[in-house]
Amino acid sequence: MYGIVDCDNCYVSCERVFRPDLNGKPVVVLSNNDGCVVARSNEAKKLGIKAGMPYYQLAQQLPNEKIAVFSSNYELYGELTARVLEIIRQEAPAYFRYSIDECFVYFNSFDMHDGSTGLKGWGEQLYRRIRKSVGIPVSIGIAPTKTLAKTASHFAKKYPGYRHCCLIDTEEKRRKALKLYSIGEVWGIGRRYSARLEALGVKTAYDFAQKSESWVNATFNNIVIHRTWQELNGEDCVPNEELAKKKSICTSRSFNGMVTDIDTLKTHVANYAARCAEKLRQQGTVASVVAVFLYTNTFRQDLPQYWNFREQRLPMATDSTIDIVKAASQALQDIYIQGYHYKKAGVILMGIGPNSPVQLDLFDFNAEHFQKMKRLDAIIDRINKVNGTETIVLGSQQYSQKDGKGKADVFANAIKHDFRSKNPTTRWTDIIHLK
DNA sequence: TCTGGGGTCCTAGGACCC
DNA sequence: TCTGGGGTCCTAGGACCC
Repeated sequence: MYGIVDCDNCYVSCERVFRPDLNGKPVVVLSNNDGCVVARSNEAKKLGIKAGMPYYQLAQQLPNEKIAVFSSNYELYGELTARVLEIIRQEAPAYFRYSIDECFVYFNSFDMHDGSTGLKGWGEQLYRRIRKSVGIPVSIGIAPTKTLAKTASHFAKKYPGYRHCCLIDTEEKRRKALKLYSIGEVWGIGRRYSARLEALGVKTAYDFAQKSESWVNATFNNIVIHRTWQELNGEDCVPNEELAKKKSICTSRSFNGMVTDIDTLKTHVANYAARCAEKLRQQGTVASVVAVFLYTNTFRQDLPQYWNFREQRLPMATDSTIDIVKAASQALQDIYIQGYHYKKAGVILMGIGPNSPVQLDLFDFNAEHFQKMKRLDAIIDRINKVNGTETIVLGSQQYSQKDGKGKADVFANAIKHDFRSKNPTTRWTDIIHLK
């Protein structure tokens, strides 16, 4: 069984911890530069304030409403959600943080010794503890699959009768819940897919779950949708990803106002690059590509528009701030054109892989010995020693090539396969680069 | 006048290799 | 002159999530 613990209107709830007088009143939290609404209290939702709505429109449309408005304060939200997470860690057998405000919990058979009903009590108790010690309300859904758990948490949020925890543990409850759940609300079914499904007469999650497997495959030929269909039917198939490291890291901002000169842009981009490098080091990885993008204000159709994106391959995968900033600066220089009014820029790190001593050892070793193909055995020994393996996989190729070039290929393949099996996120190009 | 900031996965098609 | 079959990697684009 899976549980999902979800902070209600997370950012608003965080602000209310220090402003209890705002309970029961409409509250919104804004994005960077106070641009858009990113969080709404239930009262604000009832006023018709949409997620992502530009703040100036809100002010125009509801001039007479008293709405508490906050600029976002990510340090505060990070701090409070960390406290929520700490309580989950104490109470749950195993967990995985899915986002800043959501956390999956895994239950094994031991935790179910007094039946699934025990899980309902567990959830209610967890709610009370978090509410009391952190001050943030959460909703908890528990079910045999993650998608059904998300469904359950929706009902926990919607109906006070569930006392913040909804359990889907029987076929009857599953059917009942899915019939009341519209297709567009299902986890994994977004705007596009729900529009297509509705056009085909599929209005609820139940309608979708009832379709045959062949219908799903013939209609979408899409593995993600197929998985969602399976999950709604109680088959657990969304993988658990507790140890996931980021495969790309991005820092970007819209400017407050517009920027025309490259020096100001360079300052911004250098800051974003430095921030990216920080995130990279925090997760203990290195990047091999730095990319920069640049936009004019896309909302200002009266002004000339320009956008561009440039990748800069690093000579060697690194987590060094100075190298990453330099590369980003170069990329920016390549795409900057004088005369435009720029509104947004960002830095993306790609080709991210583990910062393992294996890579460095291979690099050093190759530099010295790679030309001497007679040393193949020694090289293999070395790889085995470093990796703690008995043998290395040589791929499908045989030692049939006569000349040194052939052996070099075999060797390169051996390294590639070995690397790949140990470091699934490493890209072929990174490995070739090491050679 | 004012319009956010992160991520993930999958697929198709082209370039290239043997 | 005839022109197969198997495979990898990369990119762009499209969908989704919070």
